[in-house]
Amino acid sequence: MKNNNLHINNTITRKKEKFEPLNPPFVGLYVCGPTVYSPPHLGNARTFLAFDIVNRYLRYLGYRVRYVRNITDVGHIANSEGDEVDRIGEQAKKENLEPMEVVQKYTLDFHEVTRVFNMMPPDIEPTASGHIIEQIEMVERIIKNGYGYEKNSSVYFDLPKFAKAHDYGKLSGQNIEEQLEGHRELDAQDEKNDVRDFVIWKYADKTHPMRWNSPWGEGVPGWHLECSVMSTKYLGQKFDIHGGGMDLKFPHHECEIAQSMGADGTEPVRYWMHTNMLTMNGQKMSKSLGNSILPWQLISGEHALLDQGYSPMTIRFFMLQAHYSSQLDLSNEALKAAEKGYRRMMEAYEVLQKMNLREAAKITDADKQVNDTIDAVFVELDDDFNTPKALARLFELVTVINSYKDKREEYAGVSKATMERLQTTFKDCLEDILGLKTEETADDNTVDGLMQLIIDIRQNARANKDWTTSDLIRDKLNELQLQLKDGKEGTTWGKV
RNA sequence: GGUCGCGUGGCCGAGCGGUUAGGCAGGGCUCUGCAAAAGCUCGUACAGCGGUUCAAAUCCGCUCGCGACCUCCA
Repeated sequence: MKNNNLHINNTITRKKEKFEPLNPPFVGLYVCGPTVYSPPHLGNARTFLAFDIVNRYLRYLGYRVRYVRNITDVGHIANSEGDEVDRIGEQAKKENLEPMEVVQKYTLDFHEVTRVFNMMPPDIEPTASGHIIEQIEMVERIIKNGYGYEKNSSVYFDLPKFAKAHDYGKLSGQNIEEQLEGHRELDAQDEKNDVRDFVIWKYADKTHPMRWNSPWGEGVPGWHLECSVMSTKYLGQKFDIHGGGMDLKFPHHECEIAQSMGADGTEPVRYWMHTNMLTMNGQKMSKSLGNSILPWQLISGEHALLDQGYSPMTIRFFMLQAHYSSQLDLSNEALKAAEKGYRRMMEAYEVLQKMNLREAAKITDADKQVNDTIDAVFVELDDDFNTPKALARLFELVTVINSYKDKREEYAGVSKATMERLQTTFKDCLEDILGLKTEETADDNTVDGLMQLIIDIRQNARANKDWTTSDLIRDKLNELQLQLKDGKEGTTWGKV
């Protein structure tokens, strides 16, 4: 286990706190997964990317992480008119499919997106429909403790009663009286005792294709319940980190806390983490607003607002250049800048790995500077996973690497050990922690060999001062988006 | 109406009381057959108005603008 000085911005205390796991070296990490009724959009990707970094960095530090991320494949939810809607059932009707076909289709889609963006899969990916029994049991415990009541075969959580005995609203800063103002007009048809009560088991009649037997009749579990059940089932009644998008803070996460307290008397989560929204033209990107860009659209560039496509790693890099807790706005200019920056970073990484290291003639201050900058990279990561700052430090090292490329005889006073550390740091940070991988076609041996041949031919022409031939080769390759780079040590190539 | 957050140089984006963030774009120089790449170098920004402080982008107050949540959403 590496020395740990990791600090996390805990959104429930609103403070940056030192991360102390409950049972080191084990860490429990739960993240609210997608509802699989439509293709995942980029906003989803940003959140799951943020927690991919959390997962990866914790592992890098030596923790044994159990990462649980659910799939919401069932659950009653309400729409803006207050009507009850089963999103998956609704989509199934639209596509003329079985609900479980919809679930399967979009689960596969979601997995494909996480794979393309190089996210590590969770250790457990439980589905809500696979935990109906546990959800029923939790509802029973809530009822037994007096915080749930049945009405017309549905069960509701008695929020006013709960709030009297507990500190409700801590996470979102909502208080229960103010919430009442939010929904002033009490719907006469509402069967709840109080508008603020939320459903934990919802009656479903024969018209609903997905429903289960329960002590209260046929129905489906409430949306908030699944996360409470699955997180505590696999991570314990109290666990380390719970994450999700900011938009889930209220009511979803607040309800989770209430449910766990109501059922088991335990506050379930020690560190809450919330990611900020990805915006498009300053507006939150969301399924319901209809302004979302799908990952494949951004990759292919097929979208009215895009000039071109961007590679998955460019997109990943772009997102990592902003802190997860800040809003990030998507634009062509910003993506293009990220594309170039990403390439600069990865090319330096390649140069570094290919260096033949030898001891410098004389060790100078530069050696200490390089070591200090390497240390700084991890200081930034320890500071609430500050990837933009960590990348800034790495870019400082990129300049160092590139300058050695020019005068590589002596690495300007840096010891061999430090150079090896630099190599390890880049590998650990770029590949393992930030999850960036090279996209060059260089891994194709045939292409590599052909390119080397072409470079050799051009080198001959250049030696003979046959500039026409050498420039022709260069320009034609350029047209194929391949760029030659003449350096002191010979010519290398890369994609434009 | 309530809760929370944000406004940084041409663009993106860190920063949380005193230090060059970083990337992209732009100017100059070096290297180079030319170009590209790379290196060096330049620009000196913090919405506005007040206040606290030896010192404020950073703390406090007000004003303006923007966003999120309060209803499904990552």
